Amino acid sequence: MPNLLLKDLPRYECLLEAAKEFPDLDPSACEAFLHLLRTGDESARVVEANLARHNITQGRFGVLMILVNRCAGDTSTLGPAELADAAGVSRATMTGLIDTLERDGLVTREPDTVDRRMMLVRLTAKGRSLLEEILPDHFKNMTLLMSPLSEFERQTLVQLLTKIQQQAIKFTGPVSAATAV
Amino acid sequence: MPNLLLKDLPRYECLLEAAKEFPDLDPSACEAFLHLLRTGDESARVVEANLARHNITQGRFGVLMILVNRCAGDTSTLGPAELADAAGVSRATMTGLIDTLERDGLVTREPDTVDRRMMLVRLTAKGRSLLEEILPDHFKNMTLLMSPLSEFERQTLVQLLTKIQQQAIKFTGPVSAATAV
DNA sequence: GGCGAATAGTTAGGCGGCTAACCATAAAGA
DNA sequence: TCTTTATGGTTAGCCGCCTAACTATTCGCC
Repeated sequence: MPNLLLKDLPRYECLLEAAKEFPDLDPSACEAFLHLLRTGDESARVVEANLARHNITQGRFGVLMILVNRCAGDTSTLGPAELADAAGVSRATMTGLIDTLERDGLVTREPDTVDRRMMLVRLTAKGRSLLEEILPDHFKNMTLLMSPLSEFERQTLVQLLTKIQQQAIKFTGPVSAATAV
Repeated sequence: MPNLLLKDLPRYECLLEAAKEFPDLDPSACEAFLHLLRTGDESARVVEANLARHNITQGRFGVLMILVNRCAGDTSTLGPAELADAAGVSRATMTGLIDTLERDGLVTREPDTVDRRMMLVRLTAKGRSLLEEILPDHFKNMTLLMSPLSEFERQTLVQLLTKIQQQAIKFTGPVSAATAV
């Protein structure tokens, strides 16, 4: 989510220097953190640049992917709330995404006749064919981006990231637990 | 930059399954990629949640950090263009960030008397003291977030990320090289 | 049966990304 | 010199993200 990141990450010596002034600064932690955000950001840009050629954004693409996965056969009902939840985004955001997708004819929105609060979002044929057009390139990009890493290195990376991820949950987790009370 | 990411990353078996349908899909590359974006995103959220308590965003914080680093002594001139460049953000975006920072009294904008196209952005005392207030917590957060990793693991992580990063440059690099011609 | 709580979706308003277009000024060159 | 080009900064408009407030509907319980 950063998108604003120092263009040139500080050199390690600078971090060591800064650590003298700030006792809370752990140079290796800081370095790892900055590299993580930076690399994540750059990687996102790579795939986004490609999605943009098909006139779609990461966010909208994500919605299409959820739809095509969840509504595998045909008429699996999916409302904005479920979509937002699956995408890890607020409902308001999902409303906006669906608006755009609907405008572009990639999904339809129809009211649920049973529960009249609900809307049913459905992938159109156009949406499905757009995905089929995008996916090969998309996968190729991911493959190419990760090509410098061996299988073993990829495993290692995922393991390390998972540890960080679990730690991150400890920050956000207690908050949502508190709201649940 | 993602912010919309599947909440639950696909399990590896699903990727293997999907790979049958899409020959371009490299399961381990895909898995590593998704974890990278996810973890980067979550990590960004962690520090952002903390910055938000001080009523500041990642982007604005970045600008302040650049200012305090670059204008170490006192009157190092820094214009929006240089700031945008250092932050890796467009000039238009930087204008917006400076607007907000100025409104909040954290920086000042004064015209350069020599080159009258230029503006000089300067950190105010308030901006400086805000940073001093924020930084200890900020550093603690990074330290805590990375605490599950040993020194060796952090090194490994940075190495792997650097490889990906260099690969990412190959995507975006040629483009900017082309525009430079 | 009816009232309050929960739930689905949208709207409003703010922020921060971006590109493209636009002025003002400075620099370079015929 | 004077025009062209480059450069610095802003503006306008789009998108996607958020929270908070709102409407409509359903559920649950008295």
